[in-house]
Amino acid sequence: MAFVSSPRDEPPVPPWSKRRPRDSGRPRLSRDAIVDAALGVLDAAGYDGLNMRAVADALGTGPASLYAHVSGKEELFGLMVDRVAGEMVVPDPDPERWQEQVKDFVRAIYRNFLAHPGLARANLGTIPTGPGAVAAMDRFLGLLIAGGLPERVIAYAADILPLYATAYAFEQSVFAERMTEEEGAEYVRQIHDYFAALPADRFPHITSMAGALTRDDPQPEARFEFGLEMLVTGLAAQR
Amino acid sequence: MAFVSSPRDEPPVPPWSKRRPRDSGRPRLSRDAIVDAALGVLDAAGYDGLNMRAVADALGTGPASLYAHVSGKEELFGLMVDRVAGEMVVPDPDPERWQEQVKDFVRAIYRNFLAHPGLARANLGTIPTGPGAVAAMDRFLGLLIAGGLPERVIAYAADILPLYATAYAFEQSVFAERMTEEEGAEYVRQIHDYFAALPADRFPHITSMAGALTRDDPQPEARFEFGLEMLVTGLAAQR
DNA sequence: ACCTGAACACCGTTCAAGT
DNA sequence: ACCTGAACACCGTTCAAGT
Repeated sequence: MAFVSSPRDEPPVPPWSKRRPRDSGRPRLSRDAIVDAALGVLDAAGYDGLNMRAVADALGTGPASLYAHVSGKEELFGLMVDRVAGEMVVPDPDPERWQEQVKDFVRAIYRNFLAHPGLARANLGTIPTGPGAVAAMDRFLGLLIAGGLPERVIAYAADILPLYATAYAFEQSVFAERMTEEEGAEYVRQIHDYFAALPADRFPHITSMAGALTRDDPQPEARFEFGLEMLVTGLAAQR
Repeated sequence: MAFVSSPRDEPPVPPWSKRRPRDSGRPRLSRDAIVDAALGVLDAAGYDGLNMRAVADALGTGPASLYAHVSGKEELFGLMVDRVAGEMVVPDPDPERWQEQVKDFVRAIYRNFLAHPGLARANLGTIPTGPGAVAAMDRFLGLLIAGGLPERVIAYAADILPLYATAYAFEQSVFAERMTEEEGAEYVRQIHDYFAALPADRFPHITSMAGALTRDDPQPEARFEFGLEMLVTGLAAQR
């Protein structure tokens, strides 16, 4: 694979040229390539495994080379978030189904962040202004407008709903990084036993509800759906 | 202050004893003292300033000494969260006012975490099992039970509502660490101008709503209240 | 302009040695 | 049992030097 067409469709480099890439077809460093590599490292090694050295390694270079394209780790995280946001597909608004469409959008955020563990952390505490995020946000606003909500309510909801999905995904990511699914189930079982064994006179509710409090933890989707239902119900009440 | 009564009310150490504290009255190291110092460092230097060396420094010792009492930074964070949780005051349930009482509890979580920037991060992704958190949770469950909600709904709500407060506080903390209030206002103003200047044909909603989307950011409390209202309205609909 | 090797600064944690 | 100095491992970032 010595000759790959470059992203800009330049003519292929003839073999006698001195300007051939020094490594076998490896693309030159670029912001996009760095973001690609970083997402790959994140998916493979998790949040704790994502560092500038690992990203540089995946690109066959040293960490210092990244700083010619990216100001630092924080900017890199921002670019990764925007890449993922840009991949979101938001349907055209259907006023009849606005609540379901809004829910689908929030679910998509949740799933996107779950797919890249730890990335949710980078989305908390930033106002996304990249092209991908802006495009997704604009179409999300379209869904809320189709719901006939007042402008002030839309502005709040456009902030709160993604925050919910991000926070929930972040919490799940933390668990997933710390333990496997089986270990998680065992952990929840231990919590259940601990709750149930607490002195019932001092903690009457936790002890009596130990089962309900820990039952659904292996299936976090149901709890996510419940919270989403709470939010959208509360939103619809504002019409 | 050479003679302070020890936590266990041991008799004072006579001045001719060789077992007097080597430093002027400084208490011996303990988990509680370490948690105290860590909260002090956190409040003064923020999340980025909180490290084992700084905590040890505040106690007049070296970082290695902490590991005799605390297994590591993660456990220390857990202890700090539990300390703060234990300081929460939850009223006796009043079925007539259950919605307002639930809101007050969520507000208290939010404020507690705002008071200790970065601590919210430690609460995301853990099931709190310390004495302080368990006590607060039990009394919170009491408020939800007084609301006449089904057990399954209570179990979900007891997880979702604190998650909301924690996530919101975390987001605010990230901003607060990154910039002062004035810088934040200026930042939001720039975002407003950026949104308003986007091409209106491709981003019709963001451009037309630029004002509403950025108006309230200097006053995050209103948005927090709005999200809380959404959640509790959705919760009450489950009765 | 882009890339690189080497180094700096910082920090969580360990360990052998002290009392 | 508790504490400590010193060191190790790791990682974000910088910088002077290369092409």
